[in-house]
This record gives sequence, structure tokens and C-alpha cells, in this order.
Amino acid sequence: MLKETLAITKALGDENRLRILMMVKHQEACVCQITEVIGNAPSTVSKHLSILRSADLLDSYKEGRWVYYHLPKQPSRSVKMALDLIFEMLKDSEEIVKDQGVSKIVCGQDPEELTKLQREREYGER
Amino acid sequence: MLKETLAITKALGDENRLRILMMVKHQEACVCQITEVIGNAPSTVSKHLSILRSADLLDSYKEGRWVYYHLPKQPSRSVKMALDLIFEMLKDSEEIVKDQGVSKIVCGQDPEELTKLQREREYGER
DNA sequence: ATTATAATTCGTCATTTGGCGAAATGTAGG
DNA sequence: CCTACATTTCGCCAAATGACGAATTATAAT
Repeated sequence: MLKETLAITKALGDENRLRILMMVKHQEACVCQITEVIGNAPSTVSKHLSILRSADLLDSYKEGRWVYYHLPKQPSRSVKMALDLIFEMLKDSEEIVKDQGVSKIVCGQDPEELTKLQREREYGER
Repeated sequence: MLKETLAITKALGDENRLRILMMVKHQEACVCQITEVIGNAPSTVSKHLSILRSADLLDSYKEGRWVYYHLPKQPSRSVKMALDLIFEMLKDSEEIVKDQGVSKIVCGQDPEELTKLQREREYGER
């Protein structure tokens, strides 16, 4: 009980993980889309996602090469309260609202297209 | 907004700080009483308390040489939700229930008496 | 089968965090 | 004023955390 609680509160105690949760509040997203919005390396985003998933704050499924993350369909009472808390606290945050604007565009893109752009960009950077 | 939220979620992301919050849920306590229950050095407990206070999860007042900490009388919506969350999540936790039993006794003691015992104990330890 | 590639895992590094004891602060009582 | 002492602040250390790139895994396409 204490252990599960700490898993949740520690998971919520990082800016980028809060951004991820707020990003998938209204739409699921695959790792490449989340990476695009958050701006970390894919390995870093993946780590954040695994922390959120092991706290049961996110669920995921695989579709081809892509892994999609979304809010849990049947959250426990604690998880639901925790999510409601941060949704309430962050609903009008400037940074979050900005993210959500970007998310809307990025999540509207086909992952196929997005990853192509990401590869080209990475190529250009060296 | 994000900053305040992170102050709260980070403050909640530590076992001993959760124990402190659960300890003062039903009764205020002074630093020496909290130290007695948590088992950390006074300087460590003081740091935890300052983190909780700067996230507005606790309030304090001074009475003579003693400083008492208690839940905020007029918590903001966010703070109230955060406190309700952890009260709900931890209400049946074995460790927390045990703490609360000890707290009841310790907080019933006069700080004057308690600190006397603590001084004697410290003396004995060297 | 082989190749390309999205995601994860692993190894490493810099930063943050939680702990303590010593020193500083402020208050009560002689 | 001087002493005792509860709490806080400071300086330090060990452990945990967040970041990256390289290596690995798993899937799709040729």
C-alpha cells in the first residue's frame, strides 16, 4: 500500500512525466509522438513511460513497430484520484496548454510520416 | 502552476514525508514529537517539514521553544485534493496505521517530558 | 533471409536528494 | 546578561535520479 502509493507519487514528481500524462489525457500517443512533444531522447522517454506504466498511471499496446500509450481503461480508485489531481492542478498551466496544442498536431500525424521527419532531422544534425 | 504542482508532487514522493503527513492528519505535532515517530535526526525532520511547508501541505506556528506543524486550515483546492489523495491511498497501510498508534501516545506526551527523555537517550548512546 | 527501424535495455555521467553532525538562531528561565 | 535548549541552517557524503548514446530486441518490408 505504501509501496504502491510511493510508486504513484514518485512517478508524478517529474516535470516531463507530468507533461506526458497531460499529453495523453485526450488522445493516446505512440513513443515517437511523445518524444516529438517532450523533446527528450527516445531512450529517456521510454524510461519515463515505463515508470508511469509500472505505477499503473498508463497502459500500452503494440501495433506493428509502434507502441501506443494511453490512460488506463479501468483505473483503481487511487490511480483515478491521482490522475484527477494532476488534471485539475495542471489544466490551465501555460506550459501544458502549449504542449497540448503541439500534441494535437503531432498526434494527428501518421507515425510513419513523423518518424521519417525525425530520421531526416537527426541526419541533418551531424 | 506547473511549478506549484511539482512542489506538491515532489513533496509527496518521499516515504518519510508521507509518514509525517499521515501522522499530523488527526493531531498537530511539534518537531520533537515528529522526530520521535519518524526516527530521523532532528535536522533531517526539519528539512522534510520545510519541504512540506513550502508546498503548502503543512502550516506551522511557534509556541515558546517548540514549533508545531499541522494541516493547513484553508487549503487551496489543489492542496486539499492532494491531501485527500494520500489520506485515501494510505488509510489502511500497515506501516502508517502502526505510526498512528505510536503518534497517539507520543503526541499525548508533554514536549517538555519528551525532550527530556530524548536528551537522556542521546546521552546514553555515547 | 536480409535489411530497416521503433522501442527498450544497458552503461555511463552529472545532478539532485536524503541523511547526518556541527554550527547558528531564537526563546525561556535563572 | 548568561545559560540551556528546540529548531533550523550549513557543509558534507552516499545513494537515487534523469539524461544521453550504444547495443539489443522485435516487427515489417523487401
